[in-house]
Parts: sequence; C-alpha cells; structure tokens
Amino acid sequence: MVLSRNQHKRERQQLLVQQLQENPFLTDEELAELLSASVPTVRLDRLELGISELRARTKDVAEQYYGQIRSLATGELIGDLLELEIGKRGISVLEVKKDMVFSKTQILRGHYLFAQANSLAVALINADVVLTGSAYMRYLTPVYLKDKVVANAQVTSQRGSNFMIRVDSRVGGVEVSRGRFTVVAKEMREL
Amino acid sequence: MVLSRNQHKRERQQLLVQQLQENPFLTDEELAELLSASVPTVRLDRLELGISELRARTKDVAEQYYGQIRSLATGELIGDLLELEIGKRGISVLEVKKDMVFSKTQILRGHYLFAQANSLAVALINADVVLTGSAYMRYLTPVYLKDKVVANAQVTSQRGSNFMIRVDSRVGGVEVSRGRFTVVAKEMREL
DNA sequence: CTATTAATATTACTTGGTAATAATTTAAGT
DNA sequence: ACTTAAATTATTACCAAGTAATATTAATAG
Repeated sequence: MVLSRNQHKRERQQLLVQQLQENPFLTDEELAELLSASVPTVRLDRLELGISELRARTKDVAEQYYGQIRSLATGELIGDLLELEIGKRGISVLEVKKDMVFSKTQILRGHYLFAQANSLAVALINADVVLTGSAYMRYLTPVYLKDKVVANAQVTSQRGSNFMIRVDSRVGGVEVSRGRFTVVAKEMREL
Repeated sequence: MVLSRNQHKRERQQLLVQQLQENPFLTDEELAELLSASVPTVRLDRLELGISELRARTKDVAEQYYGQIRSLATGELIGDLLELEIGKRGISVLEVKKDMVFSKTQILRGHYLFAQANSLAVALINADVVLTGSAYMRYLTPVYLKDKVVANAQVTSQRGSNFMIRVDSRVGGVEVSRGRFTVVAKEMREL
C-alpha cells in the first residue's frame, strides 16, 4: 500500500509541528537534523503545512508583541492625558461612549477601566519598552455611559527597573476602581 | 570647530534612535531614507550606538515575548492543577507561602491571586499560543499566609478564538476573588 | 589650503531562506 | 524480480538584509 509511505511522511510532519511548538525559532537546517531528513524535505513539509519561514515567524511574533505593548502602552493611551510627571504621577480622563458599555446595562465594560489604568501606569515610566508584570484591579462601583472616569496614577515604589504604581479611578469624586500595577522598564539596548 | 560636524552626526543618531523607538522594525535602507543618509552611514551609526541589526532585534523581541507567554501559560502554572477539562473548566490550588505575602500584614500579594487565576484560565484553552487579552479581577477578602486558595475556572463563552473565562478563588469556602479573563487562542500556523 | 573627520561607495561574504528542476530512493503492486 | 509512482534528496539560481573591510569623496577647522 501507499499508506506506510504516507504515514512516514505524516509522522515526520507531525513531529515538525511539535518541534516548532516547543521552539518556534528553529531553522530548517536544525529541523532537518532533528527529523533526520534533508533540508529540502523540511521545506516541502513546511510548504505543505503552510508554515512560514523562521524569519517571517519571528517577525510576526515580535510584531504582535510590540503591537500589544504599544496598544496597551505608549502608543494608544486609553483616555486623555491631563497631567504627567514622568516617574511620579499622572492623570487621565476617559469619557464613556456607547461602544464601550454593555448594551443591556449601560455599564462600562471592565477592561476599559483596566486599560485606562494600565496604560496610564505604563505612561509614567519612561523607557523604550514597558511591560506590565502584574495587575490587580478592584472594581468598586459600576461606571455608566457618559460618565467621565478620572484615573489618578502614582508611582509608589521602585526596585531596579520594577515599578509599583497605584491607580485609582473616580467618577464625580466617587472612587470606582483601584488598581495596582507592577510595571517593568526595558531599554531598547537590552533587547 | 569640529562641533558642527559632530553635532550634525549626533542629531542624526538621535533621530535614528527615535525612529527605532517608534518602529523597531525598520531596515537600514528604510532608516537611510528617513535620515536622508546613505545605508553605510546608518550602519556606522548603529555600530557606534551599539544597536543590532533588524533581524537580531526582531528575534530578541520575539524570544522575550515567547518566553513570557510560556512562563505565564503552559509552562508555569501558578498553583497545582487538580482538575482540568480543556475548553470547559479547571481547578487549581495555591498554598500561600511566606515569600508570597507582605511581611507586615501577612497578606498575600495580589499578583499571586492574579497569576493563579490567569494561568488557570490560560490552561483551559488548548492552543499553541494563548494570550490574555484583558483581565479584570475583584479582590474581595484578603488572603493570608498558609491559606489554601482554590481557584475555580469556567469558560463562560466563546466567540471565534476569543474565550471568556470566569475564575473565582476561595479560601475555606469563602470567596476571596473573582476574575474574568478574555483569552485569545492562536495556532502556530497563524503566526 | 591642507589635514582630518565624516560620509559615502564598493566589494566580498554570510544566513536563511524561495523557487524550480533534476536525480535518486524506496517501497508497492504485480 | 521488475516496474512505477511517490517521496526524498540534490542542485542551482536567486533574494533580503545584513557584516566587515577598504577605498573614495566631501566638507570644514585651523
């Protein structure tokens, strides 16, 4: 039968996928070694499986990452910055619009509060790349459509490149959420 | 003076750094265009500034990212897994140890709860790469040294590759935190 | 007006590929 | 045992985005 040959191939391709899952940064040459096949075979397999080359894979991962940081960090600050003392404190305002609330309840979707606080926390830190290490939020009161959320962030402590930042958000003076973020600063050179 | 030449150079190099900060995925050619200088000049500048080539930069970012996912995902689940029905629900237990609490108050540092819940949420999803899109946690009761935190996660909804997962954590039957995570599943092929 | 530095050009080489084609195994079916 | 078709491997020409080294051409400070 033709099966056993196909099976051999399938097994190898499965192994290939598996290897890449464990370590997506393998070159075709390394893969060939691992699968004890030739480089062209690996390439054919990748082609059949629709797996792109190392550099494209790497690039996509990196872009996604960078995009993620940016969208939650410097690039797209959620809310409008009112005050900013880098390394110390900052204030931003977020106006709740209709696409941000649950249509039934008119309550602001939680992650907007999270994002506002988080992006403000990150904005306080002046570094090439800023990561949120951990975040803990406490939602106190629901926020509604047309509310204006004022987020107040303050660096509470710093150990090396790790910053602890507290962010409390208020609507008309009433505290609606309180959050604490651990933010890690990285310089481009370190990357 | 030699200054004006040096100054010209310095300005260009500053601009280079700035450009890379905005978009680290620029080739030397693109940089040359942006700085209206030649490619060799850009290379010399990079050399002087100790900035590595595009592909190395990309790779490092990607590796860091991948490492991060892994450490917060499959790799290092915070807490011990008790039950797991992939795509549906799971339970993990975290024993609070001395290095996890604030020494003054003996209260568990919030990000452990966050990490336990988050990593459990991620563990429910069976994909090559799982990202936490957004997370909102509500801390209800402080958790103390030697407590055993039981986190209970449940997939509440799924839209495409976006999963909503609810995680509630209890200590001796008392709810200590409640969290909701939006988790995004990505297959290797898509990367 | 020349010595010096900056800037640019040029060349040979490297990695990790794509794409296409040709040659060679290998196991299957008869 | 022999053929045949798929699977595998080899080979070749090419590309992008570099490194590294050297040569050449401004530009300008003294």
